[in-house]
Amino acid sequence: MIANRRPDARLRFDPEALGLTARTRPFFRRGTVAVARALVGAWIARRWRGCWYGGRIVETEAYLGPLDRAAHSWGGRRTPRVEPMYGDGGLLYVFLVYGMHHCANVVTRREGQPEAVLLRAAEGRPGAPTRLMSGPGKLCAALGITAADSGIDLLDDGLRIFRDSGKRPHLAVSPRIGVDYAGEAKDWPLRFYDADSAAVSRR
DNA sequence: CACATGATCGCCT
DNA sequence: GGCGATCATGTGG
Repeated sequence: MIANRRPDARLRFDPEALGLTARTRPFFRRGTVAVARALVGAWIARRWRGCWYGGRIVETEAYLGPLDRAAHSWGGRRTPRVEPMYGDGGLLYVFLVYGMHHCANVVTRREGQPEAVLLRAAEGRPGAPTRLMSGPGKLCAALGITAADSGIDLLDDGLRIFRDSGKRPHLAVSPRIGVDYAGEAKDWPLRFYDADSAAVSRR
């Protein structure tokens, strides 16, 4: 179960009223780049005291495992912190950066294939502050996600990914943010975002 | 607008 | 012991 930390009240919404449907295991087990692209325009939502809170994802990054120097699982590194990345697709991997911010990732592929998608930004419904979730740390803070939630199952534990069959995002691609230390991997085009959204980070 | 800096701590070497 | 998948704030042009 997700830790009992309060999400921002301004992110409350009703997935059913929007016609959203929850994603299931096969979605997450696909290739990491495919999942990263498909997550732009999808919704991340958290259940808290019987209500749903969340927003539409507008920015993601793919992290490709042992061969990807920017990934925590680079070179096959396997420590307690990274363990959820080695689990089945659909798990959540959360870590603490810079001693104060959390980053949430959706684990992809299968057990033993440590790849994931970083959720970098989302936008709430009209009325919510535009930039409330315009960055990975801000997204976690707004939804009340912390490292205590690392390893939970997105199919099962009160945090979910929903498909939105509405308008498709205007997908754009770029290198990933903040991985200058990663050698040649720093230039790989693994960041995906909705070019029409005002909630994308680094604007 | 473009940098520059401080906060703060778990993780890995 | 060094540093990071960040963010807010401050400076100067």
